[in-house]
Amino acid sequence: MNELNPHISVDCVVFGFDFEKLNVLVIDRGSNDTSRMALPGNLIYNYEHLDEAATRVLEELTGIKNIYLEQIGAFGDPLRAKKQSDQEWLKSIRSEPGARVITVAYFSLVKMADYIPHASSFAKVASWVSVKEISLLAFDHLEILSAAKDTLKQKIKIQPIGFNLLPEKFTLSQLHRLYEAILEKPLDKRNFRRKIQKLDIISPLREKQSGVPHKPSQLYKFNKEKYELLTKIGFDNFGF
Amino acid sequence: MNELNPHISVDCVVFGFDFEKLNVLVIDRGSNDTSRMALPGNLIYNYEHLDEAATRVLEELTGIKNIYLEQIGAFGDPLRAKKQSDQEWLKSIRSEPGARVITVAYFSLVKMADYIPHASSFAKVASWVSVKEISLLAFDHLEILSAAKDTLKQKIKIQPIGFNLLPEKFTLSQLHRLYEAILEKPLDKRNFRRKIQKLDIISPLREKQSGVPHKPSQLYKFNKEKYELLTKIGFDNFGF
DNA sequence: CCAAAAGTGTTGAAGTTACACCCATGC
DNA sequence: GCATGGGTGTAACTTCAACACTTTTGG
Repeated sequence: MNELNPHISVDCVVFGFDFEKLNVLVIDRGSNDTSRMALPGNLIYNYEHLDEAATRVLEELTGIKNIYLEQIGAFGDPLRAKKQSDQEWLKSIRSEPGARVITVAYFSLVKMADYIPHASSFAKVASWVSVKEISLLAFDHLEILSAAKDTLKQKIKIQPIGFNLLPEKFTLSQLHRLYEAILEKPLDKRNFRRKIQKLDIISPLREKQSGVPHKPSQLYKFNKEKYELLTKIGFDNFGF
Repeated sequence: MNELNPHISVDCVVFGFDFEKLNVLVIDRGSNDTSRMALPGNLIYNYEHLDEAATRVLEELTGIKNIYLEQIGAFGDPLRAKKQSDQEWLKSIRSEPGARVITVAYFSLVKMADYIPHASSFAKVASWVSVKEISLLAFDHLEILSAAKDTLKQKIKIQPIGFNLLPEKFTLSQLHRLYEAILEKPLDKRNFRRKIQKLDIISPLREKQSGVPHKPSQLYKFNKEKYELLTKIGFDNFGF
């Protein structure tokens, strides 16, 4: 029988980029205390792989298939649901609310435009919140978010995963702002462009921005072959 | 009550360096089929933190406290114990041998000289085996070992954790061979020495090797303050 | 014509790689 | 005195950081 396993859950940190700042998808548990937000997550099924469970949770939530997903690690204090509000919530959704639960955290990168909000089995409302504005979350989700940010910062330096956050066509400035948002520090425009171009993972399109009140910028797509090569082998250092 | 949690285990990849090659501590399950070796690991207690469980398992096995330990991630196919020999073993040691188990893997670095083999609750015999000689392990332990090696390769480039594998006093050649063993590639002797010295994490002692049939080499200790600083903040790249 | 963002090169400093010989010891 | 590993410097090259002005568009 494929039943929910009450001891193991997955939680997902879904990042999205709105061309200005980094956002995270959080679900709202309805009441309006300060820790009402949580990361999307759920128990796994007994015969489900961990990665499959995370994929399923994300697909239920966002409707997106083939989402970029990577495990961060396992979390789970014996006392992770010590807050009153967390315990009450668990009682309302779980058959064994008192069980010790280990959660396996994932981080995920999506193109914000792909996400169409809709209800899911574990969330009535999900919404994008700026990473910088989050100072409190349910359970140990703030710790998980923090680990996800660190992982993202590290990985962006050695793999071109940032492209998962951008639409098919994008400008170098957008990519630039993306890196600044993730690394939380300014990067020199000219040096950034030079480095990216040398990696040879993007190709200019025969197309420019239009309708902008300034010089229209060149649009690029990324170069799938090179991208996949670098995603596999990584590169030693982006040099940032 | 603090009972074993039959759903969650920890497994540890314990690396040791014998001045020539990298070794891993494996336990022998006694029978002599080809997959008889396993990584040390055990179920966690219900009220135990994951990190504490790993620390406990390692202390039971090696008697070493304050061991360097870091989580790799969670593993656990629904079918991870599909081999006949694994199932039989589980029946002999677990109260719920059929349960779905998620294991949280850790990697650990120890000074080989510190390890005094002795029996533990989950292993009659533990022994060091060269990493390169391992081609088969119980359950999904080969996959875990492989993840541990990758993690170690990455981390050694940005944190000076290698010192956990060496005795208090060591020579630059030993450190050099350690890096080569971990990275599995030759490193230029002079360039290696220059880089390490520039990091300023080691200090020469007023002492040299003796009894060696060649020029005795300078002994070093590592510089704890600088080491701890770099362990925290990391460095962008060792340049290897 | 003004505001706004796009796009572009150079220079000095630092870091990287590759490479070969002498040194101190035990036997 | 010989075998063994220890220890050292330099030159060519590449990479990096810092920095300011011109261009194109919409309004």
